[in-house]
Amino acid sequence: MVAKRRAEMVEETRGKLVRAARKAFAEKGYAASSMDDFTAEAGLTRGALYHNFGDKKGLLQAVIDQLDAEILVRMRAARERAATPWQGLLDESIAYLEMALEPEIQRIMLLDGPAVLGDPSRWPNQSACLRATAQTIEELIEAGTIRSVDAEAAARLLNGAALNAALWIAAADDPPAVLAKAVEAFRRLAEGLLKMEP
Amino acid sequence: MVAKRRAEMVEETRGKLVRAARKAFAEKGYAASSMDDFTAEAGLTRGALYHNFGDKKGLLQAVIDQLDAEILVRMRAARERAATPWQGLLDESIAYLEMALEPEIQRIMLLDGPAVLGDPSRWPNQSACLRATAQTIEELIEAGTIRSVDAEAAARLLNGAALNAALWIAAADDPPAVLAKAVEAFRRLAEGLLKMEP
DNA sequence: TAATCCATCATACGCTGCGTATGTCAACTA
DNA sequence: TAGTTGACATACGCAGCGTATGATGGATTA
Repeated sequence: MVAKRRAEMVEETRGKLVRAARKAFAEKGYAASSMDDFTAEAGLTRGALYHNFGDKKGLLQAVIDQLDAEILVRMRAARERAATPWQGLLDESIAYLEMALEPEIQRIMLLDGPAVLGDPSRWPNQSACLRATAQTIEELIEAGTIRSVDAEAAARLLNGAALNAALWIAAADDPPAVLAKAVEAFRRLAEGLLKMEP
Repeated sequence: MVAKRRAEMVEETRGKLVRAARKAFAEKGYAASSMDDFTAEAGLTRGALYHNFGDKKGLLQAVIDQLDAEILVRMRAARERAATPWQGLLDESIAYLEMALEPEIQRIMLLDGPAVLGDPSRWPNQSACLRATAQTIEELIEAGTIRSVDAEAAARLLNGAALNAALWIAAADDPPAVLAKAVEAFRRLAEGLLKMEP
């Protein structure tokens, strides 16, 4: 544990801060998370935070980037498991919906994120999972599966629907039952994009 | 201006506070709005705020209730102007989308509201405009216009789609063009609920 | 109508938490 | 190895929230 390289130490510090912040933001929300508290929990002080991330918002951005990358991986996996490209779009969206049920993602990315940093489409990485959905839609248009629409618009709408459904489900008294209803309704809506009724 | 009734004075005070807070929240956001500042702008102090609304969140709730009521009126008007019930659902949703473009509504109801108070479906009034959409959908199911789905789920999805589209449009470089794309894509999605293709 | 009460708001205080300025030490460089 | 710089800690000031307390003018009762 001695004689570490500079770059390694920095990376370790940043990792500690991101982990501690992610935990605090998820549990207590962004506004209620004291920088002194969670930096101390990481064995550091606010000095390290300001040096590495500029300010509290910068750290939130870093946490969101990490979450976004994880979501992207899981969406891609869901899509690639599907039998058909069309089913891939559905599965990808449903995977997004289910992830949005996790308190960590919901609190940080869906509630505090937009309030503190503004619209996700304006975030530095432009919310990678949004672009992924848009690309999937474009491929379905090329393949002639769905009617010609603006892919970005459709992606935004589908993501928005899933996002909002997740908030609803998470706050419901019987989440599993409500999830089933939401998935069914979502499928109906998405079928509006198809060229012909199934 | 003399010898006012007690109830009148209270109502006047509450009105002043709500107006001042609504203005401040819309312009600077909830977190950045100083209670000392906007109460002073209303010719009052924080004492009046705590007495009438309990705390800062209570005042936000009051502001949101007011906005929600206004939105409900405008959605209903749009629906009643439509030629058919189906077109009513579309117009009502599009009206919602266009209202969500207004910075005041977007900032307070769509960004800060959920972050501070949690999911809208859990708000005291349960977000009247959401229930309105659900009722419209139920009527369309009864009339046989659309397929049988869970009305609440469909309403949540449609509202969520519109909401998210609004955030996207407002942050876009060319809002009018993006609005047109969003409306078209929204119509396609909603048609997924219909019994048969048009 | 006079005395009293109580709702309504203002004032004063302490505390928490953020941001910046400054200090310190280890790691790199020549 | 002396000097330099990057990485973080420490210290200070200030804004903003919440509560406890104080003041005032309608409302109530006799």
